[in-house]
Amino acid sequence: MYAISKKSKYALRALFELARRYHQGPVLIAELSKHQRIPKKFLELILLELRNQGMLGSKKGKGGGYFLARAPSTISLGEIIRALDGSLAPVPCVSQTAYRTCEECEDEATCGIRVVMQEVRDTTAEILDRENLADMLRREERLEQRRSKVPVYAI
Amino acid sequence: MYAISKKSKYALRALFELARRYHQGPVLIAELSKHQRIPKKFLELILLELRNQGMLGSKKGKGGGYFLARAPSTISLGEIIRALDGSLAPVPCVSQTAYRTCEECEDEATCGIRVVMQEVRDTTAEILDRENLADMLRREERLEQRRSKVPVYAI
DNA sequence: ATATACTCTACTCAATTGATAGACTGAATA
DNA sequence: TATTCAGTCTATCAATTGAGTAGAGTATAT
Repeated sequence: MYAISKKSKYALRALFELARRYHQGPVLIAELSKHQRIPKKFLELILLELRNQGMLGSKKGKGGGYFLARAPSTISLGEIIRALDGSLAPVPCVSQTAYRTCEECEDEATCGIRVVMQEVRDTTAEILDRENLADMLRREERLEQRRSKVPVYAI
Repeated sequence: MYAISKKSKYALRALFELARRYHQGPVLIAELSKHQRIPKKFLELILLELRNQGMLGSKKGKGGGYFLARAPSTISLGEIIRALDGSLAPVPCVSQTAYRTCEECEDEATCGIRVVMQEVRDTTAEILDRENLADMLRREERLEQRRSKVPVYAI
């Protein structure tokens, strides 16, 4: 159907790292770029955008870098994706944050597509707004533990 | 986040009409184009694609046109969208029909994004695969009836 | 034979996405 | 206060995708 943009995916990875290092003070773009394998210049734009929206803080000069402006548990995946891609909705006419009428649509009130897509949007938003950065860290830790317990027979 | 393409949206509308007229024999592209306000040449491509995938049948020459190859109740919205847009998944690594590894991803097994996006994909697919053309006709009828009962005070 | 109506390939055009370049600004510190 | 560090910002670019158009070709009914 569609996909979240690389921008959002990059942002999620970068913010995971910022969440993991929440108590370490500012983190360099260069480090995030290297660890998460994100083109540095592109990452700059992404972080800047999130900073200008208030989700991140930054500090210039030596000892500077980026950091989460709020606690990891208060930043949801939905908020991050919306911040960069604008909306979670599969069609603009069911978006909460970026509503636009579908120009080909004669009458929204009787549009069956709309009703179904509304349901898709709602369940999607429910999932993505429920999951926050702190959850994700825990989740990834669990996955890594489980993984390391699985015996690997291949050489 | 993303949106279904106009192609899919046009297809849904056109197929709704084909479902509504399921027992009337072939329907002209020109009629579908006019009724659903879809650019004719663009609609040709869409219907052709769906025909080549076996969802539609067609007949050339006088008395020709397009028709559903199967009963409306056996064609789901998910199938239509997948046929044209390729996938319902928000990231390629959780797509059932168009799986592709995310090149920036180091390890799928421990990727938290993947787990959450899998859930998004599953609930989306559950909704769209459950809804079929016959359901949609009933749904739109209900909506129209409800609408016509609402008193309209505007002139 | 002719008109009808789908079939198919090839374009075109605009918008979006992903990415890069380089000058600029503010902070730290030697 | 000069230097270095590191984020800020604007501009630009290339590639891809999405939407739409053109026109010749083919099958069918009458």
